Amino acid sequence: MARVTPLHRDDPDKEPLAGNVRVTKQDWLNVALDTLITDGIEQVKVLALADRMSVSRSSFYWYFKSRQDLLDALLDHWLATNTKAIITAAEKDARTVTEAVCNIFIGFVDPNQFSTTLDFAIRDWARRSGKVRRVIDTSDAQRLAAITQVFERFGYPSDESLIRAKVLYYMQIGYNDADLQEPMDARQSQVGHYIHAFTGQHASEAELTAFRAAIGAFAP
Amino acid sequence: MARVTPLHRDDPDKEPLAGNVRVTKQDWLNVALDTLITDGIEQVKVLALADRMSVSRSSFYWYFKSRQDLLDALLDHWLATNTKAIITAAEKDARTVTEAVCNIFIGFVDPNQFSTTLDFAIRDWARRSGKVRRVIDTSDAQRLAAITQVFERFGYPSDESLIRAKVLYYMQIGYNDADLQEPMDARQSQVGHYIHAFTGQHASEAELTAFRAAIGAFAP
DNA sequence: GTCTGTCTAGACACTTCTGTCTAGAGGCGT
DNA sequence: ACGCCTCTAGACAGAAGTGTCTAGACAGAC
Repeated sequence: MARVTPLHRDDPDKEPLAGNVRVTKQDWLNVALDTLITDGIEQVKVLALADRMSVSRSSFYWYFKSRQDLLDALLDHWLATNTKAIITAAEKDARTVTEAVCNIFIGFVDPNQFSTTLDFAIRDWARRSGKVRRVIDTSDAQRLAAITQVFERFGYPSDESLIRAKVLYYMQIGYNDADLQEPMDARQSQVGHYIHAFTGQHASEAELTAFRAAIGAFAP
Repeated sequence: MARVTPLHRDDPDKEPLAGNVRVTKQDWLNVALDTLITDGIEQVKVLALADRMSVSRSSFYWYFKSRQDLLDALLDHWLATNTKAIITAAEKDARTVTEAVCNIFIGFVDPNQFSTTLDFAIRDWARRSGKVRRVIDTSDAQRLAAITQVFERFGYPSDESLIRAKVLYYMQIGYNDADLQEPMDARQSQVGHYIHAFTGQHASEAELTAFRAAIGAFAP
């Protein structure tokens, strides 16, 4: 009954002694999160998580009241990370629209700020849970409002700003949904076209190279 | 054990006699499709479908070899309808880019051509099935190619056409994913801004009113 | 060293799926 | 009227999931 390394342990200080079969509440959460992302919410099953950590299933009920209790914790985690990341990216100071749009792009792409895979695992989950749907709708509205304000800040009229925010935001959602396989390079080299579609303006070559450099850091 | 009306029977000629508890293979498919759309693929369970038709669960196995057999049939149905609809809409004759883009819009919105809800129920399903994922990727590529050709047909350079196709297509996917609640009217009144973002050109007032009239037919 | 509180293993009870098998109801051709 | 063919009901078996209970291992406080 050897203990395997947990998948996403963030605090190495809490690592239990070797040979110890005990796990922390955070371990359960990390494995649950990983399973949610790769296999979907309905695969987050107590037995499956326990097996993955080589621990007894009944141990779970020491940390969580029920499976639902764990799922609530996962949703809370998402709320505290992803939505906050986009809003922060949108509010970041910028001297031109292009720069601001690039900031948002980077916010979506930088894995330190935003987890794309988690985002659409949650979005997925929302389709079978009205409660999650409501949480996500609020979150989408907040993100959209933040992006809309970017355009307004640069002088776009109010109604046009909303449309541009939607084109940008929904395009990101759709991209994540349908086109994750495509290598980042393709998008990079065409980034001028994207920016023109989003802002209605042509970006300067300096802005484009700055963006390519910034985004290049996250290429696979 | 009274027989209830099936939900999506399309051929009334095959309606069994009143009081007869028998159902057709098509009945199973229709109820399965409806359940897939409203509750997701993992809720397509033999017992649930049987209950909904007030029929015995074991009757299912007369028509289908297994549950998987039914799921395959659902995927085939989607392939034969939705993807075909978008390609047809893109290939439709148009005199201006705006008109062509509007045709695609209408293709996505007209429930007689395209089922939005089915489309993203399938997309949802793809996240937990590698096989479905592959089918959907092929399908997305075909839709994207058809939309790209629209822009090329109107003189956009090849690489720019692909980008514009993606902005348009992914924005639709993202919209379906995140914003289905919003009333259609809002999008209608702002349609000029959308078209400008997609084509880079300003649509004439005549084109806009024509579009509004066309899309108005499908408003709720 | 012992006690106590923390956590885990394993057995148990219950529910909900899938799939099989068999008897038989009922329409339809002859 | 008879039998065949089509389809359904219900019993059965088995897998997989959640949640509970109890004994006990182990670490740390004292």
